[in-house]
Amino acid sequence: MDQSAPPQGGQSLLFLTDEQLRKGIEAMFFAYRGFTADPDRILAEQGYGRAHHRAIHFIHRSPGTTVNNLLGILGVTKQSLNRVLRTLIGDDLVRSEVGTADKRERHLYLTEAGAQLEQALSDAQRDRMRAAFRSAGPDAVAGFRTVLEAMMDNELRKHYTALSERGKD
Amino acid sequence: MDQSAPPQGGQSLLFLTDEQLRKGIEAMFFAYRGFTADPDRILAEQGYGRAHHRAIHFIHRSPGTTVNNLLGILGVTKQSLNRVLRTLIGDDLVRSEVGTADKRERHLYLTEAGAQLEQALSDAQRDRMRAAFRSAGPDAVAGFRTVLEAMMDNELRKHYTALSERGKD
DNA sequence: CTTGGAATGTCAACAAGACTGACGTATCTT
DNA sequence: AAGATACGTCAGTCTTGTTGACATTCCAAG
Repeated sequence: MDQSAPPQGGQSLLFLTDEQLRKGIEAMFFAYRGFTADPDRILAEQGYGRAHHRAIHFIHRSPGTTVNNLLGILGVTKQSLNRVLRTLIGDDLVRSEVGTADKRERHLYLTEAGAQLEQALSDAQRDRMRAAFRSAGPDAVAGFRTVLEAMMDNELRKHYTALSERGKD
Repeated sequence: MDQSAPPQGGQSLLFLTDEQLRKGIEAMFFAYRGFTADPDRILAEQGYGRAHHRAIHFIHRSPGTTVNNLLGILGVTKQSLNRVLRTLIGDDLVRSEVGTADKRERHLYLTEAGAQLEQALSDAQRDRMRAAFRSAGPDAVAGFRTVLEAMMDNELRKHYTALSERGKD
């Protein structure tokens, strides 16, 4: 499997050897640990976990989103998400409003305190990302995003691009 | 923070705006889900989890590695790793040998069956990585790795590069 | 209009996998 | 001989995922 003599098809495919792929796999593993390390520290101080961070992040991104919508993005069961939301609502970080059009839906918003925590988590995570981006340079960053997007499941890529299009860029 | 007019320092720093950083963050989140999705399916069939995959992966990478070394790479407690290793050894996927030089150490190896599972997991994960790499192209892949490496904790980067240097490339 | 199905969300119980803390054993090192 | 190191284990807790059961609400077919 891609282990034989380098096949040349106009351009070198050396970057597709098993060895290169393994490096990519391990890079993802180690980098993801770094990616979550800083927010994790802040969360631990407050008695929260990564699941809370994810909920807070996407509620911040899409204020007024429904539980169901969040479920699609996060890819967990509604029961799992509900536990997290319950504590966040109980701690007054998230506000849940019954839908006006459809009363079955709950629309989610960050409270003042929730927005504050989101800011702290986001700052920490962005600091590391910024340092990595800066040291790697714009071309590397473009490649980084291209590869990550190609690695996503189709279903998830839809969520990703939908969120991206809401941004200014 | 980086929200005002684009600061120009010789070259554009537009790739360091909060919006770009947020996209990078969300790309990491969604891509990591894809990254683990395929092996997760195989693991679930056999009653294993991601923790087993990680152990198997790094034992495969460094046959004869010790428990302590694995702890450093995986960044979990020995109790946590031990639970995983116990089941893997019990199911005859991993073999543990008392060290010859230092009899306190246990050297870990994959058995035939273990190597087979590793192959299946690795194939699944590489298939997706290969597809992503191929569609993104060599330059993007280089950037991908550069950014990921910059995102790692220093401690973890040591493990990463140590493993990489054992590869043929 | 009513009734039944689908959608949304909540509560309860359980499992995996991480953690801390304490302890025991064997072995190495000084 | 004493202390440090490597490993394993028991016990208990926490986060976060899972299923199953259930309440509420909406909508569409009769």
